[in-house]
Amino acid sequence: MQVPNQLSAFIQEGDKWFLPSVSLDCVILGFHDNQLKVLLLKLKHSGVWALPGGFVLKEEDTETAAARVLKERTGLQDIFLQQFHVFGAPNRSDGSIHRKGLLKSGIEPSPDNWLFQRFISIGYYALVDFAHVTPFPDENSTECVWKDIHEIGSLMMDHNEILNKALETVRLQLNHQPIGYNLLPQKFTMPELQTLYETILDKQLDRRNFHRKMTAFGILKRLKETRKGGAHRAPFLYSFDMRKYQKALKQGLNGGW
Amino acid sequence: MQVPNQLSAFIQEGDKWFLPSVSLDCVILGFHDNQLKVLLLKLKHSGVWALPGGFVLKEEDTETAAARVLKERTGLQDIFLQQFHVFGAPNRSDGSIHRKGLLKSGIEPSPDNWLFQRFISIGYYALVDFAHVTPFPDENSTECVWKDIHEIGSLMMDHNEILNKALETVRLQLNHQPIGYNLLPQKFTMPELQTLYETILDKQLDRRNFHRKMTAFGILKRLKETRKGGAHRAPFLYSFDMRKYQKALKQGLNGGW
DNA sequence: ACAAAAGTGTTGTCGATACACCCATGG
DNA sequence: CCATGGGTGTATCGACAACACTTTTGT
Repeated sequence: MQVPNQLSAFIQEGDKWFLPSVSLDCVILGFHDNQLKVLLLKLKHSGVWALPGGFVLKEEDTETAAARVLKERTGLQDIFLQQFHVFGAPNRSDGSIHRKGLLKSGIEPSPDNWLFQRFISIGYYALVDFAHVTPFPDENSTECVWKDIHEIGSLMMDHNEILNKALETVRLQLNHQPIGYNLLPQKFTMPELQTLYETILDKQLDRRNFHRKMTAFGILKRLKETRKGGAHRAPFLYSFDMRKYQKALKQGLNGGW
Repeated sequence: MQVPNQLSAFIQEGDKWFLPSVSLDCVILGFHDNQLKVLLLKLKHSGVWALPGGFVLKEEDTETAAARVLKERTGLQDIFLQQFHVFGAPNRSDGSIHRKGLLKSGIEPSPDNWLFQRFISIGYYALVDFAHVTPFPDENSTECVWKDIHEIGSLMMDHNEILNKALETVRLQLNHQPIGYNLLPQKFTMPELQTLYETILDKQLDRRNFHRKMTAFGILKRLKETRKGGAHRAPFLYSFDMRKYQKALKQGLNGGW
């Protein structure tokens, strides 16, 4: 069975293709300009900002559904993607938001339309290499852009809560998941890695101790190249030694920063 | 609207009360005889062992639904309960199990009965004081008993996977959640606490270092009493200082054992 | 009295922190 | 040439692991 790419068909009879009651939202994180960023959509008509989300096809794995959403918004495949929480409050989804938007676009759905039902939402977070992403808005949004984590206003429904829970999860998993590997380009400098850690942990770290500790893990390979072009001394480039990284993560990168 | 306690009504028209596509399973953990135990149900007819589970009422929070299941099986309320993962594989729920059971009990549901649909399942784990639990089987099971974590055979559907994921989560959260507080009775001995840690971590710990480290956290109060009755020297009883415990957990009980 | 379990103390090692100096680069 | 940021070294302190002896209690 083929899913229609027509918006009206999706609205009128989405329940033919999608699992009822279940939705998902993706917190897509990137790192750029020494800032942690999240990908947001600006919804048509309401102008509200929201996390990219979607529904699960009737025969589709929830993980696959999240990967599908991620691909549609970023063009990326085979990305680090992880569920972190289910949001199951009975009043969290708000049909009236959809209703207003639909009315403004000239579609009048019946009151028992599937979109007005209650949805629980599975939260996924994705860690992507900022430089590889081309943000695409979906049919329901006018913009799809990166926003600095520190400059997020009020989001749709409970999406602020979802975002915060994602960030908290990333912080807790920093020593157990290859966070750095996924957020940074293949080659990066030690100060960049440090800033990433500082941003996620929301804490200043000592430059020298950070360097020593990181190298002590044995998960980095220092390259012969340096990053030219910046003012001042050119820093060395590094890349991750994935085999050792994975091995180290199994026990957790020790210590609590 | 009242939910029927008649099994047949539940089977025939459960979809009137419950959210479609969503189920939940509870990994209820207790500690007794220096063993970590999980509460399991033995299903009627099939005789298969399964985790206690249930469905979410149409206007019910998923957390509340899990608490309801927990109360029905154990009699306990206000218990530490936490979601840990969603199991969303399209083939994970297996209608044929329900079908066989129903047929054996003389009920012939229609092929499009709601129970035969696909369900994703939200996994919750609960930590309970073993001594306070009175296990109750549900209408669909003949037994509800504690099983040692190390003596679990093959469970229904993907319930082995769910249980393992729960145990893994408990291990990871040991330093961030009041695991000990919830699994032990109010008064406990240091060796009991240590055995609990050893069981969860599946690792032997040094008695003296454990004692020192635990007391260093400042989260324990040593009582004047000792546990009489056992052979050999009577150990002191302790209880948790919850205020300090909570405070300490916010930063994580440091160090990775 | 003896075995088995519980309480407590000491030491060496390693990792974490704090801190200072040298090097490279662009303006 | 100097301001700025990047690379590296050292001393101190505290945490943790390894280890031994004493105390209590039931048999």
